Amino acid sequence: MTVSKTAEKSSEKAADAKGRKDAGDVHAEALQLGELSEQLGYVLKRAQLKVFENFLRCMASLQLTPAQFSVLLLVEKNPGRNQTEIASTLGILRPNFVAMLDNLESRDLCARIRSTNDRRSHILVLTDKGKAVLARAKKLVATKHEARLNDLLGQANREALIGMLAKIANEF
Amino acid sequence: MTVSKTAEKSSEKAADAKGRKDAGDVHAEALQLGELSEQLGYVLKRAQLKVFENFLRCMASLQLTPAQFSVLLLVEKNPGRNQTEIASTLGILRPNFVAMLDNLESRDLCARIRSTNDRRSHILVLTDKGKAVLARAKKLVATKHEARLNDLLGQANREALIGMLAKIANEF
DNA sequence: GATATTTGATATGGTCCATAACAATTATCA
DNA sequence: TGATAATTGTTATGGACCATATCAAATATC
Repeated sequence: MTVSKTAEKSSEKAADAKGRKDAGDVHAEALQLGELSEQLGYVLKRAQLKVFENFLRCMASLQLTPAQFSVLLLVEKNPGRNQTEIASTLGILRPNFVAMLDNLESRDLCARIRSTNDRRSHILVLTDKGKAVLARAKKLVATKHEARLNDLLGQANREALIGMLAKIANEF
Repeated sequence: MTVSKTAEKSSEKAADAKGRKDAGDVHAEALQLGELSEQLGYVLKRAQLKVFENFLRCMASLQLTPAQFSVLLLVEKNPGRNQTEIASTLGILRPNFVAMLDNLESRDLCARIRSTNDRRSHILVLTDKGKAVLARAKKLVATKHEARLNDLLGQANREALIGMLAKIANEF
């Protein structure tokens, strides 16, 4: 796996029509991936990196990471939940969720409200700005990001892919 | 996205048949994922984490990470290449590849050999032990890891999935 | 009311990823 | 040929993300 974002030097040793060394240096053309291209984990990781990379490009104007976008989506869909609930359903550990919320709150995208029922917990809600930004984000994702999948795979395959990935995420 | 490995507290507030507080605390049942479950990046990341997690379990006896496995596979398929070539085709940056090779070499799974053509570069090869370990790893992956995909999706879907992921990785 | 649990938070360490810089070696080319 | 540039492996370093332990405040439990 281990695919970084830079990468792809394409290693063109360019068989320059001139000097040869001694024989024994016959390759230097392109590496064979072999069984690697059939490895689930390898291809999954590479695809995930490419998708995140594209997501960040699409969201450059709104400065939202995939993680931040998922938080906004979940808070919008479940207003009034506390940090623990939102974080845990996203698989984020509470300690790591604090700085994330600090960021979103400092940008006035969401707000922590002390619960009156349980004064330990912070109820999370989107601010008006947060709702507006999320709305714009959704449009960007739909038109620039998810649409790209349709262009690449077609509608039916796109849905099949999402379904299979969800199945893996839930049942593997 | 942002799915950690622990996660899944499943937040069972367990509507315990006894005490109720004041009204106004009606929820606490289960959060709605909403559009999140249709987000490519989200489901991709969750699937990837589950797959890596399972990979590590399957490889526990051999102590191979997905990244290490991919290195061994690529070196076996392309013996005689140097560090830069192997690393770059895996998307690993050269500086980060050093410690990785130090590890594999210290376990006698692969070896660095000074090239006689270019005394700057280190040619990579698998040791006998490395070949043996890789052979065992392949079997484990095939029988315990990849086989699980067939059980879950079926042969045809599994191949379709790999194909689509590869397409995303290459053309997205 | 004493004890245990939960919530948000801090501190901290690990892993992975990315950049800059360096010595040794090789390529370039005036 | 010899000066300069480029490449290879390496080290050092910083950032992002992930995980654990711990804490004070508030609440639940008994």
